[in-house]
Parts: sequence; C-alpha cells; structure tokens
Amino acid sequence: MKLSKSYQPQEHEAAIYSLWESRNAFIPSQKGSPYALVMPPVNANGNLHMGHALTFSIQDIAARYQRSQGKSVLYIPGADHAGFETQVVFERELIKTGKSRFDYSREELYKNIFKFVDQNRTNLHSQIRRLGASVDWTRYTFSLDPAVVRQAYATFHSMWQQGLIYRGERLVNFCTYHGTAFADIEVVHKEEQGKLWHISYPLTEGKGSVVIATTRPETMLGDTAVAVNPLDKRYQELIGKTLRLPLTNREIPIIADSYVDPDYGTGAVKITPAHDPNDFEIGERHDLPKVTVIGFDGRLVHDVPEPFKGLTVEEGRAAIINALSKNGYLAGSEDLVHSVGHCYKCGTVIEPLLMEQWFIDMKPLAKQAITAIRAGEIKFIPDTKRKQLINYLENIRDWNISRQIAWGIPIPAFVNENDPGDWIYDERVDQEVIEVNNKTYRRDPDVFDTWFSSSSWPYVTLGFPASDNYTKFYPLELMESGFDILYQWIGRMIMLGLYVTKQVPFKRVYLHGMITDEHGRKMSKSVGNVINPMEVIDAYGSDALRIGMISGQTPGNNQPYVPSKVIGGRNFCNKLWNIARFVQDKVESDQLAKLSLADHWILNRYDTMLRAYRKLMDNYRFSEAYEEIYHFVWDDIADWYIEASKVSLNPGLVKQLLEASLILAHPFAPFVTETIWQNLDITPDSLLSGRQLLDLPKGNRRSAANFNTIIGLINQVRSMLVATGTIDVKLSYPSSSLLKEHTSLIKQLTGVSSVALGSGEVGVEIAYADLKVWLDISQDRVVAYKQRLDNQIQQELTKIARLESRLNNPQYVKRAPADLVKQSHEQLAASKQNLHQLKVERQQLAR
RNA sequence: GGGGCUAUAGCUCAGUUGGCUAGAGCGCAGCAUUCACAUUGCUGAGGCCCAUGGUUCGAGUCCAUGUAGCCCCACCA
Repeated sequence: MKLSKSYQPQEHEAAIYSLWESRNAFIPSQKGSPYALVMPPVNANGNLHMGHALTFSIQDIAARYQRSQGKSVLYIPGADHAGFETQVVFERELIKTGKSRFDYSREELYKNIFKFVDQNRTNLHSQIRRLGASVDWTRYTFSLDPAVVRQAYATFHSMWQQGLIYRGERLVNFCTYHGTAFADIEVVHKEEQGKLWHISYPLTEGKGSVVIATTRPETMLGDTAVAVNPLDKRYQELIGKTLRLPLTNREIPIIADSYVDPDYGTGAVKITPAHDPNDFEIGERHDLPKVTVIGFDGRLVHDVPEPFKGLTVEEGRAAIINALSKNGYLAGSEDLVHSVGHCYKCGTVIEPLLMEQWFIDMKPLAKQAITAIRAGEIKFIPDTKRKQLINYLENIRDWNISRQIAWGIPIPAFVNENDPGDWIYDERVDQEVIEVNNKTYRRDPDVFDTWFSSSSWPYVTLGFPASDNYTKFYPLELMESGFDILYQWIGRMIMLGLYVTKQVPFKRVYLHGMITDEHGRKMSKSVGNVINPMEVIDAYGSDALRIGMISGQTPGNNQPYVPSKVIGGRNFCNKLWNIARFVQDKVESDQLAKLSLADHWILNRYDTMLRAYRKLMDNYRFSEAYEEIYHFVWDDIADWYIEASKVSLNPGLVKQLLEASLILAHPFAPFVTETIWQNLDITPDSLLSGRQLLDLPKGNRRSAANFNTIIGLINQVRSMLVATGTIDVKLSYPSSSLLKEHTSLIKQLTGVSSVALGSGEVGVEIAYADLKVWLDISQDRVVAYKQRLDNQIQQELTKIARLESRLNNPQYVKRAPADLVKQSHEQLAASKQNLHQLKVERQQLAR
C-alpha cells in the first residue's frame, strides 16, 4: 500500500493490534531467557484513566524492549473484582434507579454486581488493547477465577494453622454509612477544628471532683475509668478512689497509667475501651469492662440513658453537652485542631467499634520482608521508596482482613452455633450452614479484603504451585505500579510472596507517580480537570499518548499531563512515517553501494546512539532512551542523512537504517512502526514486533569526521546567510576534494544559488575546521554577523581562560583522572585553533 | 511526633556513580517554503541550577543549616 501523506493513527491501530493477536505475537517465544511482568490488575468497575495510560506505557515499553533483546517475554493481563471499591460504584448506580443495597439479599447483590463487572471487563479489555499493551491474553487472570480463590483459601488456611491468623474482638475502623470495617491503612486522616471539652466528674465519696478533657463527650456514657499519670502529684491522692459518672451515676475507678500525659488537657483522661483504640489498650491493661454506646448504624444505643438513645453521634454530642451544662458538670472548653479518621470513599467519620474480625499477625511476615529487602533481593526504582517501605514494615500493625460487604471472596470459616469460640475452616462457602461431627456450624458472612487475594498476584497468575510458567518465570523480573499502593500492595505482595513461595515475588519494583493536570493539581471530577486517555488516543493516536506519558518522566514523582508532549509524540510518529515515505518513493532495491562519507557518518552515529539507548533501557531510564532515538531519527536521519541521500542514494543502507530505527522506536511507538513495517514490503510475512535490535557495520571514523566537517561548514554558511539576510548568494571554494564531492549537498542545504570552484577571495570568507569558502556578500551587510563573531571570540576567550587555569592548577593535573587531563589539553588546543580561525575571519570582515 | 519528596529557561520537565562550555519538548522572535513531512525546514533569543556554609583540583550533582512548596505514616485524650 502506498503510504498516505501523513500518518493517520485511527486508520491503522485497531487492525495492527488484531494482527499482533492473530499472529500470537505476545505469547512468550520460548527462546531466550525468561522475562516476566504482570499488569497490576485493573479494577473491573470503570474505565481506564490517565494513570493506566502511564502504567501500561512503562510496562509495555519494558516488555517490548526485552523482546527486542531476544528474551522470552511474558506480560500477563488481569482484572480485580475490587471488592469494596466496586460495591461503592455499583451502589451509586443503584441509587440512580431509586434502589439501595438494602433492597437485595447478599446473594442477589453479589449476582448483580457480577453481571455489572462482567460487562465492564469487556470494555476494559478493548481499552487495554487500544493502549497497545503487548499482553498475553491467553493467560488473562480475573481475581475471582477459581485459581485465585483457591490460593486465597490455601494461604488463609495455612496461616490459620500456624497461628498467623487469629479471630479477635478488637476496635475496628467502621464506616457507618457503608456498613463495613477497614484496615488501618485505608482510613484517611484529616485535620479538623474541634473542641476540647472539660467535664467535671464528682468523687463518689466526699466532696471534690476530677476534671477530664475530651474531644468526644458523647462517648463518656461508655466510660469505665478515668486515668491519670502515676507520677502526677495533683492526682496522687485520688488514685484508687472512684468517681460518679455524670448523667448515668455509674461508679468508675480512677486508675494510674503512664500513657497519660500530665501536661495535656487536665492531665486526667476518661477511658472508653469500646470506642477508642488507646482506651481499649488501657482497658486491657487494667481489665476494665467495655461498655458499647455507639452501634453499627452510628447511633447511640445499648447502655445509654433514655433521652440519648437513638441519637446520631453528632446529635448525641450536642444533647450531652447541653445536659452536662445544665447540671453543672461542664467545666469549660478550648478550641483545638485534631486529626479525625474518615472513610476514604464517602467521607463519613470512622467510628472505632468493637467487633470480632479476622486479623493477620504481621510482625513475623514483615520481619522476613525487611530481611529480604535489606539483602538487596529487590531493587527499587527509585531507591527512596525502599527506605519508605522498610520504615512502614518496621512499624506495621496487624491486618484486619474481614469486610462486611457482599462483593468479595467469602471467608471460608464457620462458627459453632452453640459455641462462639469454636471456629473451623471449611471451603463449602456456598452453604450457609454445615454439619460437622454432629455439630451445626454457620458461615462467617464476611468476605476478604480485596488486597488479601491480590497480594498473591505474582504467583497465582503464573499458576502456582504446579506449572511450567511458575517454574520458568517466577520471580518476576519487574513489578511496575503506582507509588500510592506501595504499602497496601507492593509490601503485602512481598510479605505473602515470601510466606507462600519462600522467594521474593519480583526482582525489581518500578514505582511511578500520580498523573496530575498541567498545573500539578490532582485530576478530579469535581474540579473538572479529568482527561480521558481514550479521547487523547482518538485525537492523536495511541503512540502519541504513550510518548506523551513517557517523555520527561521520572519514577517516584508526580507528573503533570502535558498536551504538548503528546503533540510532540504525534509529530515524531509522523516524522518516522515520512522517512518511510521517502524510502517507499525513492528506494527501489536493497543493493548496498560503496559507503559514502555520509554513510560512514550515519553508521557511526547509529553505533554511538545504540550503545547509549541500550544502556538507558537496561537501566529503566525510558525517558532518556526515547530522547536518544528521537534525536537520531529526527536530527541525524531526517535532517542530514535523508538530505544527503537526495543527492546520492545508497538504497541498501537507507533501508537498513529505517529498519533499525523502527525496531528501536517500536517500544515507544508500536503502532506506527508496525504499520510502516507491514506496508513497506520489507520482509512482508513477518512482524516487526519481537524483532531484535540490528547491529550495523561500523563507519570509518575519519570518513565520518570529514562529513561532520561538511555539516559544520553548512551550518556556518546558513548562519551567515540568515545574519546578513541575503538571498541569491554565490558560493565559491578553493580547490578541495572534500568540498568538490559535496557541492550539490552544500547547495541544497544552504540554499545558495550556485557552488563553484573559485580561486580568488570574493566577498566574505567562511571557515570551518580546515575548510573555507567565500560568499559574494558585500562587506556592509555583515554587521550582525560581525557582532556574532565578536561574541563567539569572547566566549572562546573565557573558555580558554578557564581551561588554562585548570591546567595550571598542579592539584588538578595531579589528582584528576589522566584521560580527563588529556581531554582538557585537547579541548584547549581545539579552542585555540578555533579562536585563531575566528580572529582571521573577523579580520577579513574588518577590511 | 516519625518517614520521605520537590525547588534547574516563559511553561512542563530531563540531567546514572561529582568532570557542565547546564539540555529537551512546547512557547517566543526572524526567515523560508510547490522537491518525504506545515504534524515542515532554517536561524536565533532566553538560565546568579532556592539561599548560606562545607567537602573537593573540580559541586546543578555530595554533606550541613535555612527558606518555600508537597506527600505518606502516627493512639496529641
């Protein structure tokens, strides 16, 4: 097919992806050493966003580059049921139809969400394809696939047996709107303006009272003690005595605990073990009863005096303050800013509530992980994330894995109907009640935290425990993810991976930042600055989006979405396209002619660039590697080599260079490079995808240097022409074979009207290295150019001064590496030579 | 309270173990244009690399302190 005038991505992308799939291009080659990476499973409840565009671009560039290195690359796609997240999205849809989750049984809800997710998944798959991700669809994994569930159960069971999982009544972070508990890590803390209330609790015996300070007066109804610091002189006498709890008349003890800070508030703290994590611990230490006064609906319940029963926490607070004040118990208040936990989805204040849940004892797991990370078994890009993760692991707390929602993997545990302490493991989760040893057991209605199952991702996707894939590809070479889930996913994968497989799950972690809008603000619907990656693809093409994501990108930092970078990428694709058009028009054979100076030059450039490119790609420095290939294609090939080819064509070499460039650019711009490949009759049956980098012959250095001199001279002439604003200039040159050979090129690229051999000095002289030419420009036009020359002379003089002082410094000569000193000498010599030339030229013009 | 990040051209950002005469894209100014490409070509302007001190022959890069932004963790009642 004849290539159109410019690259139109929309006309080719879909067909190209289908071609790759139909030719099994992304199934591991089985040749070469294995290289595996796994796509972080996409939440199956919405559309791809810019973060996905970034993450898949990075992963896919790595995957495609490794194929070009001859590796057997496995890149596994997947989706996550995303338990709570998805249920929230689904609920929002339900509310639009006038229903709520309470209109359905758990089973019905589960089925409906499954349907919703299933539709969404197909949509997501097509979006992943549009981004060009070279994933092996035959190994696609969904987090509710039997294998994933089986592994979650196996891990749960074995941890339970080893005592790493326990069930206990603890204070959990409960969202009263969503009706479920969360892990500590999922709670969002916000600074809020609040009040510290001072309340006076009278002594049971005798006169006097103790004034306590609290931000949550409503929980006083559940107080079971007041604590003071054992060393606090003010309260020394009172320890062991009792107080009468206002509004309830319950008697509570004054206890001593070193947790209490005598300098904060009044130095006396009310203790509510059922509603505050610290109080819970103090309660455990002092064996205090736990009085629950807030229910799972967020209302005051249970052991609460009548007037307050049924009020919300907020209403209760006001009512209690009012009652305390009326009865003379309120001793004052002060403003304070404190941090309050909120549900990360709906913003409801998280209530610490007593609840029985399944917990994982994280300390031993974290310890193993820290050891492995410290031993360097996992490389972090950037390395600072390693320190952060270790810091987190060192302070880790137990992980609550129970969730009170419908959408998720049911916990395979049953409790004896007649003995709440008798729990057994059983996988018959499709039954609510089972009989074991003539006893009736009822299923735990809860489901696993999604992260519990997704933390097994690196090995479940490979078919652990018994599969060739697992043996061959585990541990993964690369885990690429956003740094926002460093703790909840990366950390847990490492811990569970070590626990289950006895190996680290991956050798390298690459963490990208968040995509913000152009001014560094988070993309959010309410601000209205969200950009849909599919619309960017519609407008500029998939390759352009990938390049926009990757150029100027560094790991570990947030990065703004900058449209101009996408446009730059689009333009680059078009540049490749037009180089291909030139080849299609002008190159009729693959005959390799005798190498010209330009040929030697471009081969030299290729060699230099290829080495830099490889080194950068091997070190996951994609942005810089892209710059290498970008400048090679645009500056070297398009601006110089193709121009030289118009004068003198070496068909075989032009073609080879195009092929080589396409292979190099392919990881960044897979669609346009493959489209060109398919349309150019170069090896028609094969795909570009998967081709290995080409080694081309090296150019002769002297020949290359000679061509470089021509380039320099052309640049000088151009500069002069622009500075003098002249047209229709005749160029003459003294006898020189180098110049003679390139007269056409010089004429074409400078735009002079003629290039001819001349013996006399006409007009102004232009010199570059050992070449000189004359331009018939009258002396009076060169004022601007003279100014430029003067500037250049000045620059050269400062440079020489700097180099000389450096070389006159005996310490430098003594201590700097020898080759560096040698280089300085060379630079100085070159500078002096250059200065001389500039001066000669300047003198010429001065006449 | 603990941990971490950022500060470089008008904008958005690169700059690996110190060797920099500090780069890119976009933007800006001027010129060109039927010849692969206006998704173009050419020429150019534009920077006390946040501040101060230190280490070093040499610091954008390393160290310390400070200033200004930002993120994460945490049980300040």
